[in-house]
Amino acid sequence: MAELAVKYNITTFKDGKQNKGWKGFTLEHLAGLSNDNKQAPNGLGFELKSTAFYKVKGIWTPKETFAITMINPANLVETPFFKSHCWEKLKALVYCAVSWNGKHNEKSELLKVQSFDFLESETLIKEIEADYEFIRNKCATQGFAALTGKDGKWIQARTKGAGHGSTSRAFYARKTLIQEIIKLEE
DNA sequence: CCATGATCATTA
DNA sequence: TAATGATCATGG
Repeated sequence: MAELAVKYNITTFKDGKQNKGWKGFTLEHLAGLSNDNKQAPNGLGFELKSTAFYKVKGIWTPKETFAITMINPANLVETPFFKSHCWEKLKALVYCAVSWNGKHNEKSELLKVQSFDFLESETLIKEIEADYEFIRNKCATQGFAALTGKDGKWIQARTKGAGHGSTSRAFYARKTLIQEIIKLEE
């Protein structure tokens, strides 16, 4: 992966700090995409995501949750789940699992790529929709600031600001959801 | 400057 | 280890 990043002129490490988005950018380049920042699927109808996995008792476990899309407070209250950016991205998700070997790891390898077809899992869709509606309702009744990462069974509204005072939020997929999307055995 | 990529830090 | 909140590099 590190070599590919160099090939595409993607900075992976700079001045003692890591570009946390390098893996994502590299994958997007591999898929022939550009690393833009539009709030829409970045492929021609699909969304590419990656997350680091590590082993717990010999079983691959997602190290982190993953960001789905930013939350626009006003937009959230007015938009039903099936018209949201969140759903637009989830339904066309192409998920990449990569290995994790510690901080500033440049040798991660691609473990598995899985496209997710939510249509095969109607129950799951309904539960995710319920989470979305819960968050949406809470935002409408208690305000955007009342949202926390504790909300939701499959998805959550965590802080995701640029960091320097400004704090916005985004939809994140919990580990349990990741496990539903991609099955990694050993 | 901000949205997007995803990881880092802290606490329990 | 897991959960939650905070942060950083990049490109437009």
